[in-house]
Amino acid sequence: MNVYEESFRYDTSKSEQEMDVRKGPWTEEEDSVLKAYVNIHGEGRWNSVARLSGLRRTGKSCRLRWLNYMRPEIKRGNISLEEQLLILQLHSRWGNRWSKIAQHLPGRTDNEIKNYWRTRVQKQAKQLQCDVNSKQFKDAMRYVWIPRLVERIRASSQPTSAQPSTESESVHVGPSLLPESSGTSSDSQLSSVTDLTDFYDPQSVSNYPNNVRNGSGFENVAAEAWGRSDDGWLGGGGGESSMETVWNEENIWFLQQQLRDEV
DNA sequence: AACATCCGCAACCGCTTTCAG
DNA sequence: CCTGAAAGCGGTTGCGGATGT
Repeated sequence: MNVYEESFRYDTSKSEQEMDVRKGPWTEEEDSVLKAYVNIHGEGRWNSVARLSGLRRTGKSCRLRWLNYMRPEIKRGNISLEEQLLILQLHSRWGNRWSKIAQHLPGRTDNEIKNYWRTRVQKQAKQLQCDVNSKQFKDAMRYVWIPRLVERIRASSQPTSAQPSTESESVHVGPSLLPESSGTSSDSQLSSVTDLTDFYDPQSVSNYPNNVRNGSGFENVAAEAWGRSDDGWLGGGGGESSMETVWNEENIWFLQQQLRDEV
């Protein structure tokens, strides 16, 4: 029996409640025990994992730790432009269905996306002084932020031919073509956030629907809030992206089809 | 330097859904 | 079908580091 198996002694005599369950941050030792156990026995049956591994944790806690932190494919750190775009668009489609959204962002967990949304997106809504679920905010996303993000992605993938799109508001990026390259290295993939002001181009407002363009001037409000922001949410980093995938028209067309097919 | 405040994120909680017996 | 256990999910909390005063 090796050192790991030694720690997996079966103990059926105590229930979770009786076992003085540990809470709070996981230690390195607990992580290694969990990792070793899952490597041997595989994922699933988390209550058994908790019981048999010797960890004084609940099954829920073990599952969460593994899924959100210890899985080998987990990506951590900055959310790339493409991922930001996907989050925005998928959220507009599905709402707070974090796990569903996460399925389309390989290596990202629902928890991470949820945290991202709460810390970044809701912050923007707050600066716009509107609710994150309000039509106002959704319009800002749809007609200002998403198109600009799409343009940014295009620009960074096609630096020599990047032109402001006149169709950007109609672009819907599907989940299935998420660039694998964005996850090849947790260090190299980057959100490359910059000042949000460079994300807003007043000229492109003319491309938005009249009700947005002429309504309450909301795009200006949105842009203003964007400009006020000091954390660079959704900023593009001026072409410093390490994105390797070509975000071309063909891909975007394909993504549109993917999304339509999913409805 | 010390304290206060803000922010991001890991982890927990409680509810819902799924599944096996 | 019914029921209980397990798994999954979304909301919330609280800690620790960063930043501001």
